[in-house]
Amino acid sequence: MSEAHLKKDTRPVYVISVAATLVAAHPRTLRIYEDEGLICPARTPTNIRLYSDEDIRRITWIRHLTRERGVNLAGIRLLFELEERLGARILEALYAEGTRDRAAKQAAAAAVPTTEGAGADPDDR
Amino acid sequence: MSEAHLKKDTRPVYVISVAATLVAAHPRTLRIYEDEGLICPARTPTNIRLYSDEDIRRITWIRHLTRERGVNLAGIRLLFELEERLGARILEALYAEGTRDRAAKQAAAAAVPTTEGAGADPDDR
DNA sequence: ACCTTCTTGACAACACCATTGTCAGGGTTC
DNA sequence: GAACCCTGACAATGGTGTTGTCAAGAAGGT
Repeated sequence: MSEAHLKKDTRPVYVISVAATLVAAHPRTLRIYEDEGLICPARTPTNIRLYSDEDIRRITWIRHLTRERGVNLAGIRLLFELEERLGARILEALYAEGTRDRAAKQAAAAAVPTTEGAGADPDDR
Repeated sequence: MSEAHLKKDTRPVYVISVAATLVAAHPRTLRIYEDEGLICPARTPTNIRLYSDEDIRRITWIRHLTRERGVNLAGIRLLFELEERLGARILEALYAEGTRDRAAKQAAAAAVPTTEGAGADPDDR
């Protein structure tokens, strides 16, 4: 195993237009998430945003919670705060938990975020 | 010690107008919380809502999260869901947690719900 | 009996939020 | 030089939270 393997998910690679396409959102929306403190993408030395796979996963969670569950950004901020305080991925307890046979049905029916991209308008120009 | 001591907090005692006064909300609001599945007050044999002290505490949390933190009802539903799944009072981790000296300052400055009543319009007629 | 408070259901107003979209002026990358 | 990024602002649209009211009926206390 190579030593660059463990940090692969946190390596900043996507510019905002690519990231927006990956999560099926408007670039404007991603900037708003950042203004709200929900994400913190890396920057190039010349101030260009670069999103990592972990950023994408986080955004996918935000999208899922807002669109599928109707949670607003304040609620998501609190969720993330709780995850930090507790040092656990409490959100994953909602799906794929160990509640016997109900777990599989739950996870399948609830459209768990899987970082899949869709076709949308690419940019804000 | 009497045997009715342990369940005192869950004993239904307040009708909706009293409960609304206790949490400084409109009776209408409490019915909405119930429609949304956030609370489930007991009923008399003749269908009158009766709120326990634990119900009041729960509502006080809802009020705090919506007004002070801007969380919407969908977010609160998810929070309560998580508490059930994890079997822990994760919300209390936000305040009065054991993070050394910061705990006291946090708890004091954040207006922790304490079930205190204020003067408000009593009824919806 | 009377009057108050409770019930459900509906409708509405008001303010706020999430998301997308656009425009401007300027920097970066290829 | 064209296409993309930056910040900041403004706006439209649709949705939500809360309070408030109206109606018709049941329950409770004095």
